[in-house]
Amino acid sequence: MLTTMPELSHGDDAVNALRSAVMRLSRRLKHQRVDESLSPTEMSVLGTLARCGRATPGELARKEHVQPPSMTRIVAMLEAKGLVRLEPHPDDRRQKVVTQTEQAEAMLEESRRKRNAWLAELASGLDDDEWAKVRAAAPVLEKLAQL
Amino acid sequence: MLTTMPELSHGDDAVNALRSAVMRLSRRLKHQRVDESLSPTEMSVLGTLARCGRATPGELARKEHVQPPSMTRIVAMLEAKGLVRLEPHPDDRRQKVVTQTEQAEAMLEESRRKRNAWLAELASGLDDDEWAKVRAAAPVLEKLAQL
DNA sequence: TATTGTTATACTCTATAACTATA
DNA sequence: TATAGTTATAGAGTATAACAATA
Repeated sequence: MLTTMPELSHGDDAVNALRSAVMRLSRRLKHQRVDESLSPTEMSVLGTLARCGRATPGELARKEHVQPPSMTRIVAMLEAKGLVRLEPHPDDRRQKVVTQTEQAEAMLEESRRKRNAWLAELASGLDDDEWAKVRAAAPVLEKLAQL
Repeated sequence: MLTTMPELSHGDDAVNALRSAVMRLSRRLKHQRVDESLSPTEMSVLGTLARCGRATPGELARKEHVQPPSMTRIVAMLEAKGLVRLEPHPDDRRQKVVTQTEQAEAMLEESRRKRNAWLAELASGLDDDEWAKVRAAAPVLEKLAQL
């Protein structure tokens, strides 16, 4: 499972900086909601559905690292807002299949524009080299979040 | 000097990947508490004090992007746990000065070890090149969180 | 008997509004 | 009058426990 020592040498400072930055950035992102009526996790679920196409509530709960009852609430909210559809699972009548609606796709597109405007403002505080580093790391951070 | 659409050309995909990764990583970090009795923000406040040495409640509220009443609660919690001290401000009798105790320093050191062990396990899923990108970006993310 | 999803309930964290004390 | 901090209260989001339906 755990390797010997080399992994720990990846850098204490970088690790601490990463943790601190992620926690604080996430707090700011929470405040910078593109759609006031949608929580960060609800947005994240829509993003996951946009990538995966479809998923069961249980799969979504595991992907988003929330407990099943929380995902029940979130999916119910999204359905009430017309952003997802719930259909019976073809093979297993216990499960359901969640898919996003066209309305959700349109909202995600609008969200993307607003987010970019906000980040463009932050970008003015970074130089090109710094932004290049962020761009290079972004896919890795995504992978890290999924591991 | 600048390209035509400087800010927005920083990359939609990278921006979306970053937001998604930050939100999901922060959720995982919340679960990976090194000290079960301390919330993420309480930990973050201790980290800030470790860097800054001392700060007033108002300064901490601004740095952590929470409202003053929330910081009042957080500081009171930390004081009750013996992790910070509150002293009167030398120049302004309205303000207070918050400093961390030796106990907090010891706890941060212990936390660092546990965090590294956890991240070492995650690290096994990344190659050296990927980790190099994370390390390069970490300080930039910290700056981003502070802007 | 194990698993998927739900309902009911409680807890944690944070915010807003109103208040006190000092500048 | 403005500012730093506090108190009281409410809201959002999540978790745990108990339950129903299906495998």
